[in-house]
Amino acid sequence: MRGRPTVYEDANIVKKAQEVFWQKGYSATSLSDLQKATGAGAGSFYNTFKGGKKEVFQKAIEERRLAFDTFKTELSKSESPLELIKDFFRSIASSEENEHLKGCIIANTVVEMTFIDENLEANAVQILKEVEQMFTQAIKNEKLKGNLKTQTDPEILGRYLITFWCGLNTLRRMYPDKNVLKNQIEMQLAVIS
Amino acid sequence: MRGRPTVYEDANIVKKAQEVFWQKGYSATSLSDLQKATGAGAGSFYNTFKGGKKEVFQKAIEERRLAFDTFKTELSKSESPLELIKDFFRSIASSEENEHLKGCIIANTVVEMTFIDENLEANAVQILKEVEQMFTQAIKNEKLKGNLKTQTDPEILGRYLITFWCGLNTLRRMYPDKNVLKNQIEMQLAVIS
DNA sequence: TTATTTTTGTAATGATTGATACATAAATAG
DNA sequence: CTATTTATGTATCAATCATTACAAAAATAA
Repeated sequence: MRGRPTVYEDANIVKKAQEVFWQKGYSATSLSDLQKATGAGAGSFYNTFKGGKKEVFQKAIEERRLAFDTFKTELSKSESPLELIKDFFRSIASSEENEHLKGCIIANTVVEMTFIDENLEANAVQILKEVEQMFTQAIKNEKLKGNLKTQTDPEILGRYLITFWCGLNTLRRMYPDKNVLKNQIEMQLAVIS
Repeated sequence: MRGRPTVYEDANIVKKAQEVFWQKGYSATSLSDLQKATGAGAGSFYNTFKGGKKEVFQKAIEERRLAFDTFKTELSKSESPLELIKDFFRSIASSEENEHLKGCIIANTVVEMTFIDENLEANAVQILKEVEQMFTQAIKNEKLKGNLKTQTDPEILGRYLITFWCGLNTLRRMYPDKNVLKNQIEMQLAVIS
């Protein structure tokens, strides 16, 4: 193939841009921030992403969706899917401080973009609903196997978990503390049993 | 008192600015947005608030803190404080769509400002902790009166409620729907009994 | 080699940002 | 009345915003 070789690959730019967006959100992240973080100048940046800042943000969100999809696949292979979900929540407690403060980029986007960008907002909401659906399905399956004592509708329990997820991502900014979070997570997961 | 009479009063500017900040957040709200919303030009605006945009935002947050304080006072006078808290959550379900989408300005601020402005962030976290403390205290009192079956530590239950509050304010953006929210709220409140 | 293609780096674009300068309006005090 | 004071409206500021223009760099194809 002809042409000057690519130094700043798409995937690498998205990865580094994601970190900045995750911390600062969409509006507060400037092109200058992204150029510093990725190393790419304006030339490379707009050559790679004709859609500019917004396209990179969408790609960063999309990458996060893929991470959730990976988990979904693991879940479908798991022998104890509900334990896998619970362990996912439990693992949050022992994150590093910076991870606590960052929260969830999808939940952050829902909060930030509601009155700013309809598409970005709707997309983030959609992803949260997919995660919720994943929770709900796992709970349904477990219930069919007779592994659940609770009589609560799996749909309600799925929404309970996505609500917890969003709440937890604010709680960990209030208390970026392993012990506090561990206690809260165990208490909330006890509802699903 | 001498001088041209004030047309744009402090309190009125803050009130109208709060609505914009609540919807769009701090970064995405421009001075131009605020001038349109309040009617005040740059002259009046900076004459009233020497600290500019940031000062108005702080005042808008402070006003919200006062609203929580008012609720706290009602709570201290109430004969069934826990029911008052529960009814507060229940009342959320029947908000108008716009209110659902706005969420909670304090929780929004925690999400938005973490890596943007240390002071605004810490202040918002502090307010959430005060609300949590209000929940915790009410639960403690109710427990002493023997009105609570659950053995769970009131401190954990207080944090459960503030976590729910933050999560609910994302859930209502996913489902700005009275019935969905009503079901979720009842399910989550059932834990406190 | 030369022509072609693609990426990169830099300079510049016009628009918008938050904030200031300042003259004028509109009141009261004396 | 005049002097003083305060609020307002407008023009303007420098800085930053996202984006574009474009020449040079660096590769391959012929």
